[in-house]
Amino acid sequence: MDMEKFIVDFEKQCNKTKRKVFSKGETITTYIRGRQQVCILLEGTADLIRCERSGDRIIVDHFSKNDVFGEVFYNITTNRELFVEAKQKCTVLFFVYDNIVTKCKQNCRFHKELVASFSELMLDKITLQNTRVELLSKRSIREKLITYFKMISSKNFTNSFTVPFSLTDLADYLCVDRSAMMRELKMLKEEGFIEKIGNKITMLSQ
Amino acid sequence: MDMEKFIVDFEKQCNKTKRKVFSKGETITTYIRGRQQVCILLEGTADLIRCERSGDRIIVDHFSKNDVFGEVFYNITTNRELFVEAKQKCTVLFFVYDNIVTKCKQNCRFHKELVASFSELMLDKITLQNTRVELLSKRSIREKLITYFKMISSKNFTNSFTVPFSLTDLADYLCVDRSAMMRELKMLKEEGFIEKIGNKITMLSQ
DNA sequence: ATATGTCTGTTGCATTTGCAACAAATTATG
DNA sequence: CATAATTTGTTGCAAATGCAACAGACATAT
Repeated sequence: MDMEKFIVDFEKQCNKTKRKVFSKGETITTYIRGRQQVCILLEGTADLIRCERSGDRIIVDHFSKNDVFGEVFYNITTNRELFVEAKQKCTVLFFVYDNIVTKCKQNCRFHKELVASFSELMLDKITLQNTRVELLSKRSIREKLITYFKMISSKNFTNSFTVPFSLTDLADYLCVDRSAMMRELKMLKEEGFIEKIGNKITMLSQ
Repeated sequence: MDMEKFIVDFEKQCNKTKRKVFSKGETITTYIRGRQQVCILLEGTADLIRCERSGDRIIVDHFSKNDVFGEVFYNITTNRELFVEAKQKCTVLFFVYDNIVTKCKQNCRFHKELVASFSELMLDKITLQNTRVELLSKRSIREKLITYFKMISSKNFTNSFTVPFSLTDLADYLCVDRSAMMRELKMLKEEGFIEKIGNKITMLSQ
């Protein structure tokens, strides 16, 4: 699908969209029950974060160009528990889910395409989410790390890559304790599974 | 959305669907790279299972009436690593993802509805998957159990419920060791957080 | 009714993980 | 450039988890 074209068309046709730019560290949106907002990330990277009462901070999702997020994808129970934070300068398109579904009852060509494109977006999202579940289903930090590294390296077609998180954030993404993760990284290095210079990892010994 | 109507219509209109009945324990499908099969569970319950080389068995997903599954939702790397197993007698509708997207280029009313209905299905799926991620993101067995119990009880509007898994399967669903989970259940009981008779749980002390 | 298999429940022990605290390195910021 | 803030890297120790092994309960099949 041509996401680029879809988004441009969408913005042109639908006067109910809003476009906004955020700088690093800003909160792009907090999730609010009943609002049904949909956001498309046009530029930059951002994280969906949940802060637990326990103090744990979970990176629930990591978004880059063309990713969709917003309340439609969640059962929101508590307002403002979930929020999206810009990791770099971000451009975001906001609209309401209703615009997609409701208007489609009219028979215009545009909205037919819109629904189809949105389906594709969602399919991608489900696929991504499933790899996330796979990651979290691993029972040890070591397995999580190895699985995660394999995912990146197969996506990038190379055994050397830079982790797209800080290591602190990676721990939150894998839902493990940072120092325990560092320890495991050290052991993986010592045992010759990986090379590591800062956030740059090379996988050895397939 | 009226899923019932959607499915009946779909089956009537599209001669490329197949309907099949499975009995308890049978394998409904294994995931095969490139096939793009979509399945809708019309009746019964089934689990999506991954068997790891480590011997761990993960219940990746748990399906009931009207749930969708199939290769479209996954990045399949290894054939037959993922498979869906009937937990009770199941009726399943099979079709190919192509039928949805491709035919939509014709302007028939039916396919427009089909795409819209499918979007709704996917949205539900994403929402469910996100609660699954929330569950797996919890760092201790205790938190996973409590979160899971809260999810069930809020879904059922009651503090007493029967876990829809065997306890063995629940451990696989929460991705933890069974005996460790049993130990934690025992402690939760002793500390007065829950009552427990077999698979029947009552949550005390909100 | 008996045997077979699966599920529940339990426990001791080894391993893994989280926690806390700190130093060094790196990155932002006035 | 200097200072503050964040991130990386490390470690000892306590707590949580996984592993293994077993007994009893329950269900299913012969």
